Amino acid sequence: MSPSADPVTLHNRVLAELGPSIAAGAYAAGHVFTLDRLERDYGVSRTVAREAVRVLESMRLVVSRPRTGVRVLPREEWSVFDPQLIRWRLAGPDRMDQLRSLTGLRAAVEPVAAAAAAQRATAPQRARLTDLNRRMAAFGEAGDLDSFLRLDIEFHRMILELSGNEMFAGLSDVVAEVLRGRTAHDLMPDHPRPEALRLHAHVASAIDSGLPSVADAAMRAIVTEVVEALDGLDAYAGTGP
Amino acid sequence: MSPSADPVTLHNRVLAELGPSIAAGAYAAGHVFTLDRLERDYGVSRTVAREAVRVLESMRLVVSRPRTGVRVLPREEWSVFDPQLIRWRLAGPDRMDQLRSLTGLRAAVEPVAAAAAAQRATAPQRARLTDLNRRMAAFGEAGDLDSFLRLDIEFHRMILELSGNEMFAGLSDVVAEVLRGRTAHDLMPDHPRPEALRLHAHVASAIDSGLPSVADAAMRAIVTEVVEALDGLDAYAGTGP
DNA sequence: CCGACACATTGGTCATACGATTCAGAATAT
DNA sequence: ATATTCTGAATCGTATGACCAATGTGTCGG
Repeated sequence: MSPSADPVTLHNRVLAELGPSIAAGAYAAGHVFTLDRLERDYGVSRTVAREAVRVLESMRLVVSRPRTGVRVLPREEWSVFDPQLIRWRLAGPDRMDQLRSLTGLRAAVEPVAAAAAAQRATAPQRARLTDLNRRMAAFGEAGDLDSFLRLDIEFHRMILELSGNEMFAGLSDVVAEVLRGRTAHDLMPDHPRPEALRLHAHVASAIDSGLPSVADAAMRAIVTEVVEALDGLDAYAGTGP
Repeated sequence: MSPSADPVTLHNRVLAELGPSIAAGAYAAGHVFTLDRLERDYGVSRTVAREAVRVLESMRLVVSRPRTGVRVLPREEWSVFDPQLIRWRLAGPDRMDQLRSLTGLRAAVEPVAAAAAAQRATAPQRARLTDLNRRMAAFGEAGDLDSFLRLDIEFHRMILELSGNEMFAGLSDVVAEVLRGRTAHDLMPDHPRPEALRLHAHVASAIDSGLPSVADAAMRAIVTEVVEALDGLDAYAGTGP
C-alpha cells in the first residue's frame, strides 16, 4: 500500500528492534552499548551494527564516541518530530503522553492550516475535499472503522497540504501516525461520534466556501474534542496520585 | 560551546557536502548515484559512503535499492523537520521559502506555547525568564547583535520548554535555526526594532503575571511582525511576475 | 511480435586488519 | 602524600576484498 516501503535489510531489522527499545526507555539515558555487544546480540557484522547506530545517532537517540561506545541520550535531545521515532513511541509505554503532546501540536497547527486552505484551495481541490468528506461520513455511519480511518487520514493530509505551508504539509505523516495509533490501540469508539462527523463536514464546507475563520473554528472544535477525549481517558486510567 | 558537537568523522564530512547539495536541489528528484561513484567522488571507502547514504535515507532525501542505486526523492518526501536538513536548506537557494514556511509554523505554535507557559511556569522560572528578557533588551539597545541573538534564542527556547509540551519543546532547535539564519544571512537590521523589544517584554511580563491570553497575543504580534518583515523583503527582491 | 532465460550490475553483508583517540591507572617526581 | 607524566588497553573509525541476492536488460528462440 505504501508507495515506498523500507526494504527489509539487516540493518533495518536491527533498527526495528533497537530503536523501539531505546524509545521505550528500556535503557536509561547514559547507558552505553559497545558495537561489539550489538554485533553479538543481533548476530550481525560490524558494518550492519554501525549503520543502525548511525541512523539512531542521526535522530539523536544516541551518540557514538571512540573509547566510550554508543551512549543513550536523554529524552530532551531526541528528534521528537521524526515519524519513525513517533511510531516507536506510540507503540511503547509513553503512548498516552506522546498522544497528548501530539494532540497539542495538532491543536496549534491544524486550525491554522484549515484557514489557509480555505483561502488558497482551487475549485477542483475544494470539490475533492468535499467528496472525500462525503465518503468518509458514509464509512463512519456504516461503522467501517478501517475505511473510515483511511479516509480520515487522507482528509487531514489534504488540508495540511492545501495550506500551502511545507512545514504543515510535513506534519501530515505525524498526524497520520496519531490517527492510526488511536485506532490501533483501541482508543476509538465502535462508531465515530456523530458530533465529530458533523464537525468534519463543517470544515470541508467552510473550506469549500472560502471561509477561513469558520474553517479555523470547526477544526479547532475537532482537536479540542480529541483533547477532551484524552483527558477523559486519563480520569479513567489515571496515572496521577 | 555546543554541549555535544558532532565529531569530525569522514562520513560526517561526506554528509556535510552531499546533504546540502541535495537539499539545495542540485540533483533533481529521480537522479541516481551509485555507491561506486560516491566512493570515487569523495575519495572514501565503501563503508563511509554507505553510512552517509544511510543517514540521508533516514531523512528520506534518498532511497537506496539494489540494482538501481541511490535515488534522490522528491521534496514532498523529505523529513522537513529534521534540524540538520533545515540548516542545509537555510544555507541554500530556498532560504526565503524555507524561512516563510518556518515562520508560518512559529506563528501557529509559539503563541500557544506562550499561553501554556503563562499557566504552568513556576515562580523561579518566571523570574529567570524576566531576567533573560532584561539582559536581552540591554544587548539589543546596545546594538550587540551576537549577544542579542544568543539570548533571543534562549528566550524562545525557554518559553517553548515551559509550555510543558514535548513537541513544542522539540521545536526549539528549529526556531533557533531560524533566528540564527536570519542574522547569518543579513535579514536583520543593525539594531533590533524597539517595537520588537517591547513585544518581547510584554510576553515575559504576561508569563510572569500568569496571563495566558496576553502572552498569546503578544507572542502572536511578534511572529506577525516577522511575517510582515519577510513579505516586505519579498516586495523588495520579488521573485513574482 | 512476444515470451523466457541467461547475464551483468548494483547494493547488502561479512571478516579482518590497522589506525586514531581517549580514558585509566601506574610510575615517577616533588 | 600529592601532583604530574607516561604507558597502555579499550573502542570506535576506516579500509579492503570477497561473496551473496536481487533485479533490470538484452538476447535468443518461438
